[in-house]
Amino acid sequence: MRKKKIRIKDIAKLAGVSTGTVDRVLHNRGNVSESARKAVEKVLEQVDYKPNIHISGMSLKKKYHIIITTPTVSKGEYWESIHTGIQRALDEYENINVNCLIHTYNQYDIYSCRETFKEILEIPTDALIIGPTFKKETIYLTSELDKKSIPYIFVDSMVEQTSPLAFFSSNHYTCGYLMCKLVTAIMRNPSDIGILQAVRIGDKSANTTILRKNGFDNYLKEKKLTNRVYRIPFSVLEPEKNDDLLSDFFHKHTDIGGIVVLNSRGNLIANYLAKNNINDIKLVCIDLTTPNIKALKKEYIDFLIGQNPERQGFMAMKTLIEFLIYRNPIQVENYMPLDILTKETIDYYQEF
Amino acid sequence: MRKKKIRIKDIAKLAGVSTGTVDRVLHNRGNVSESARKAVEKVLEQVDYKPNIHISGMSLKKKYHIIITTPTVSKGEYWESIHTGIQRALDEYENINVNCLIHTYNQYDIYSCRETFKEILEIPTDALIIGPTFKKETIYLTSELDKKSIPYIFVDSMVEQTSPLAFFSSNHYTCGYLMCKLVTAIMRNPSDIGILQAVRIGDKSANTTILRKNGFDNYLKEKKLTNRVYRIPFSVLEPEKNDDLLSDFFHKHTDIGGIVVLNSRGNLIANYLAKNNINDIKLVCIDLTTPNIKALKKEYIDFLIGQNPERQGFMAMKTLIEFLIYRNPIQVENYMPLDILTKETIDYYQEF
DNA sequence: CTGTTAGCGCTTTCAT
DNA sequence: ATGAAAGCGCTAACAG
Repeated sequence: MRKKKIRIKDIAKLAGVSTGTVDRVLHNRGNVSESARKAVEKVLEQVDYKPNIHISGMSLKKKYHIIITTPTVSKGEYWESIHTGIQRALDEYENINVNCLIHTYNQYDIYSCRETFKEILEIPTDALIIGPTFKKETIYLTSELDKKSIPYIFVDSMVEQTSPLAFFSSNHYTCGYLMCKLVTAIMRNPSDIGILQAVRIGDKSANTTILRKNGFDNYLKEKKLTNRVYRIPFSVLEPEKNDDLLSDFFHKHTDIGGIVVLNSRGNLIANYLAKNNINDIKLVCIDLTTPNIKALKKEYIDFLIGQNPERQGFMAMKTLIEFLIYRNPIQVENYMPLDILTKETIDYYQEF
Repeated sequence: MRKKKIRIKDIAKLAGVSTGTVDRVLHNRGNVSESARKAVEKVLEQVDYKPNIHISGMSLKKKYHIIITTPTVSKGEYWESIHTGIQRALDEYENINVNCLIHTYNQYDIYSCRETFKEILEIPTDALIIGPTFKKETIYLTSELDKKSIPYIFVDSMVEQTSPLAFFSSNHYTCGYLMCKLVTAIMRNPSDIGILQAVRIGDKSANTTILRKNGFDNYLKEKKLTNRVYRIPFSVLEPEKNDDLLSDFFHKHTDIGGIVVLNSRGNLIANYLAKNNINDIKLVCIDLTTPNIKALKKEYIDFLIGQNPERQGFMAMKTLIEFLIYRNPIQVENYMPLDILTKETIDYYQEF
């Protein structure tokens, strides 16, 4: 038999004050005498009080304003899942009155990012959820927020030289390391490896694919593997050129046994292999976008890595809400699970 | 801007009745005139009313009794996770007054199972969560429950010829299929495969490892793979004999390239390989038991499959509670995700 | 059969 | 600065 739940009323009685005073202490609302505060805090140390957030929400009048800024959302892609997760948290905490403003920017256009961040800084808000892309711009944004003591949480990745409440992301280094392990485990050996990594023009700073590439390289090094690695040319901005680029690549390199795609566009390679009836090249990709899932189901992709974007968004919003209401301490580093999906498991997959 | 949440009070006003009557209709409590019921039901069709279970729970006086019966729980093993998941659901729904009785049986002793099920049938209860092992006994138990109209939910596996409210389990066939795919993808080829599958003495009926074996066999067949498969002798009841049995096996079969363990005792093989410095045999196992996780981290196990037992337990209890309170329709078939874990991903793994 | 009312744990408001 | 009381959405108990 576990002991009876303790309520505010119980604390009030134990401390010899009223429930109103306990509430004021719990939420640091002020207007409490030194002596009353001490009495309550003493009781709080002794009992295990856990407020019920759903009941709190029921009587909470305050409206919280939260700004969400991420790269533009496309249907069936990575960032959409992050937003879905955020929405799920809002649904779960339906009793809490939160107003969300969503401000997205073009992740391939640094000016769009600057513009958006500038706008955001004009808007009064209680907190932010940030999906960062450009390092310098993000550091600028957060330094301004720090000045105003506005809390923020990162999703997708952490940015150095910032001090977020928390971040929820996968470990990109480990992810690249894993992808290399998987492709080398299943491809015929010895043979060459193709790697696809889009480099953001005009932004050489560390981003997620660079971290993944580090992991990839280190796996080869650690295991003393001598496969040659060739970078696959590829253009995000002029997609119509990609077919020719790929064609060129495969004519130049005839002993490719496996390919790793370090960004979410794995389906481009999958489509090429499918169209050209290439069956002896193993393919490991990342992110459960609609086209990637389709390619996985047809087994053009052998392993697909999931970063749990929905969970990232969910946890970010949940953490934020709980912080805003109770100001409880928060763990800063939060790495999400890396899911390995295959044709067999994808149908049963569900982030929650 | 999403539209305002609808409350019982709103429904009452729209239907021209009191909140009490709406509540009576919603919960089928009777004592409602035909006309009042119709009026309320008409409104319910038009609006999207979603009760808040946490608030419901707050005023609910009824105490629900739920019996949980599973194989005996050992620390760090599969069934413990199922119980952990059940407990998590109870924590999340802390406002609901549920009383759990746990009755476990020895999964290797059919008499223990019979005894336990007999006891259970004497106890009045609102519902059960059943982790089945012996087919006939389970069918007997559930047929008695059916007579009394007591609802039950399965975890771990479904039993044919029963009519549960729902079941939460992995797809064991797919699981075996996947394990075969993984081991053949990473082992040197051609070579032989060792397979470990404990057969329960005196119980030849379909159980989870048999389903997995079917999946395993079918993968080989579908892919027209000609690896020879040898069954590894192994004793659950006399574990001290296993070392000799394994030693025998590996002396008899010198070209084993991969091993699949269809039950949760993969660590036994892992330990043997470790102790004898065997590094060229790939190992694919199931269940995130403490020893299996340890073996995975040391890379004696190459792939470990997770069946999400915690989620199974959580979903079972959550579903049951919601059913008991709202009698809402429930999806019967619920296959949990099959997680593929490696040394790299295990540290980030968390079922929730 | 039905409406009214009290009360669940919590926050807010309003006197004091 | 503090306690008392009202109210959030829901269910239970009661009076008619």
